[in-house]
Formats: sequence, C-alpha cells, structure tokens
Amino acid sequence: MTVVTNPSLRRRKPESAYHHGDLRRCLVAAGFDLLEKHGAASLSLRQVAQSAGVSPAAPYAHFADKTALLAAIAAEGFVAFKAALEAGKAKTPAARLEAMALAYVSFARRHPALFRLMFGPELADLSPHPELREKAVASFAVLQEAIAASQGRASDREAVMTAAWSFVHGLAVLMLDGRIAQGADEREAARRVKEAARRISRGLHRPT
Amino acid sequence: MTVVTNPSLRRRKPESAYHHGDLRRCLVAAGFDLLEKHGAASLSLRQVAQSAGVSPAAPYAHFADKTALLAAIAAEGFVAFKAALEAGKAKTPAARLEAMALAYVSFARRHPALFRLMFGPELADLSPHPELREKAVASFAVLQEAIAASQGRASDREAVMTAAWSFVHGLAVLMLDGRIAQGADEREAARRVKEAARRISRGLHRPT
DNA sequence: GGTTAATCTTGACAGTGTTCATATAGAAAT
DNA sequence: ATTTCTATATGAACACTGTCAAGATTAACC
Repeated sequence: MTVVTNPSLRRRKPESAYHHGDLRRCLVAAGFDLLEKHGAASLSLRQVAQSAGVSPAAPYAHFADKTALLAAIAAEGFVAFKAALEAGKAKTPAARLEAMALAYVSFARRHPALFRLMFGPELADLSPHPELREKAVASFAVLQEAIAASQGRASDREAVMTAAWSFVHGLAVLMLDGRIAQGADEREAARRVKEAARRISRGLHRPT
Repeated sequence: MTVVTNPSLRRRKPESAYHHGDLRRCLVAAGFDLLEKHGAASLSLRQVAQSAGVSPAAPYAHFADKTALLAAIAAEGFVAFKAALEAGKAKTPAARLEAMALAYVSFARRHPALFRLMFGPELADLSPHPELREKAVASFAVLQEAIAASQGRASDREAVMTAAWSFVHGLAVLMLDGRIAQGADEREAARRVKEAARRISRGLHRPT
C-alpha cells in the first residue's frame, strides 16, 4: 500500500505550528490508517482530525464534506487497486481472467474496509468527486484491457467486460461478506477463485 | 413487497394506548418504509420510533440494538427476495440462469437501499441474528436449487453455485452503483443482463 | 385483587457532522 | 520593513444520533 503513512508527515512542524503545512495529505493518510485499523463504522471526521493533531473543524478548510475526505481516501485506494491488478500478467485469456480474479479478490480480502468504501453506497455517485472518478476508471481500464481486448471481436468488448467484471466483483464481495468460502484461508480461497474463473472463462468469448 | 405496511397497524389503539400492542412489527414496517423512501443514510432509530408514534427509547424493549432492528428489516427483505427469485421458473439451464439473473437484478434495482442493507457490511456477521440468517439462506437455497441442481454432476454443485452466484450478485451490485449500464432503463438493463447471462452459462457446467 | 413482568416515557450522556465568528501566520504589496 | 491580504486553524455552538438508567403505566396471572 503506497499511501503516505510516513510519520514525519503526520506533523510537519511538531511544535507551535498553527499552520500545519500539509494537512490535506496528512488527513487522508490518517483516515486511511484508521479505516484499515478500526473499520469504517468508527471512522469519524473528528477522530481523523484528532489523529492528525488538529481541531475538529480543521478538515473543512480542505474538504467540503466528510464524504469528500472519504472520496480522497477511496481515490488512494483505487491507485493501490490498479497497481494490484496490473501485477497479474498472463498469456492466455483464461489465465488472464484467473489472474485478475485472484488479484481482485486478494485485494478485497487484504483491505476489506477500504474495498467496501471504494465500492460502497456513500461514494456511488462519482459526479461530485472528479479525482475519485478518474482513479476509479483508471483501475477499471486495466480490467478492460486485460479481459476484453484479449480475444473475441471488438463488438463483443463491452458485453464480455460486463460478464467478466460482474463475476470477479461478485466473487470478491460475496467472499468479503463471508457468503462464500466462509473462513477459508488464503490457499483454499485461491483454489475456489481459480476453479470458478476457469468455469466462467470458458463461455465468455464468441456470442451464440 | 409483502411487508406489513397496513396503516391500521401503525397504531393499534390510536388514542391513549400506553402499550402499543404490536410495536415490534410496527417498527419493522416503519423502518422498511423510511428505508425505501429516504435511503439508509438517514434511517435513524429515533425517526423510526417517531414515525411509529412512540418515544425514542421504546424500540429497546424489542430490539437490543439499532443493528437488530436493521436485521429484522433485512430479514423481511430476504423473504421478499426469495419470492422474487421463485417467480423465475424456466426449463433449460441457460434460461434458468437468465431468469435468476433478471429477477436478482430487478429486485436490486427496485429496492436499492433494502438490497444494500441485506448485503451490506453492517449485517455481514449473521451470527447475532439467527432469524436473518435463516431467511437469507432460504433465499440462497432457491438460487442453489435452480442453478446447481439443473445439470452437471453432484460434485460440481458447489463450484457451479459459486461461479453463478458471483456473477449474478456482481452484476446486481455493479448496476446498482452505476458502474455498469449507467442510466439505462429497464428494457436496456434487461437486455444487458440476458446477454451476459448467456455468455456465462455456456461455460458453467462440466469441468475441464 | 394484588403481585409480577413486560412495556413505554422521561431525562440524560457522550459522540457525531457542520457552521460561524475569531485568531493566526505566511505571502504579497507597498 | 511595514502593511495588507488570504489561506488556514481554533473555539464554541447547534442539531442530531445511539444508548442507558430510573421511573411510570399497564396487561397478565395466581
């Protein structure tokens, strides 16, 4: 995870600095940490502010809303997400879907709260958060390239993307919520993901 | 939607009834309505209580928690969900998956807030809510029967279920959040669902 | 009919997001 | 170097939330 967690950033001028210097990034980093550590339910703007060593109203100089801060955190999340997806290179279309599914699910399992924030209802409307939208579609583009452009005619691209993405995303979500492979360790989960991906990829390309 | 919304139930004895008589069900119904009307973000226990014509602390006689009330609402949601899934009968395995996907997505689109509650993180842990768990697995059983038992060997059942359910659920979630088929009307959405389902069902059964 | 147990109200507490007026300090302009 | 300006942070306040303890009210039961 490449989000700025450097403690030296947490307070630029440790003593007697009325103006923090770099509060915006610091708030995002602090929120990020709290999110991963204690979950989204207890992620309050006030706690983030306090954790950054600043007054409860200070964030409003940098974010219009609590939602705006969440959007910034989620944007960082999508950067990391994109990087995770790009790590999974593979030759054949089937192996590519499998690698994508593995990376997708693995990310969700390693950062459950972050993943839920990224795809959660609070940020479902991307229009007020252009930066988030940008980072999000950049992630999806990786998926799209890897899956859709791998095979089949161009006219199929969108349909294949819909089917494959739905499968991969659903798999991640259902596993996160313990609806599938409840309490499975990493190896077992990976096995299940691979098996499902193999089944799916068989029918994906070429329409009836 | 078969949840009790009968207004005559909203207050059993309209005047001078210290004891409501049927508050528990009334709270669930009121919460249900508020959820569908104004979304989950603004669904407060106090508002539900007020909407049921009762003091803010009254719900605690029937529910341990706000989460417990949400669980009861979600349980009702799963009852309706199961009914919606059962409506889609079909002969061939492909048509069955297609019908399931249509019903699944259609339900999510018609009751977005309820659907998100049912599968959301607040209720991800089903262990404190046995009734919710029961209704939830009853819904999933419909899926399981229709999809897995339709074809293929018994040893495949679980794997097929995983793949198919992941696809259908992911499709619903991504559409809900506008990540797929953004701003499509009912007909167009149905077209996309059918097309994706056709692609998926082709590779589902029989392992490599 | 009096006791008991369940139900509801009242009042309070800590915590939340948000706003407004005010204080501070770094930057720009003179 | 002094003044002015503007971005940034503070403090107090508001309405609202979930939750709890103490007391009032009622239905049910022996």
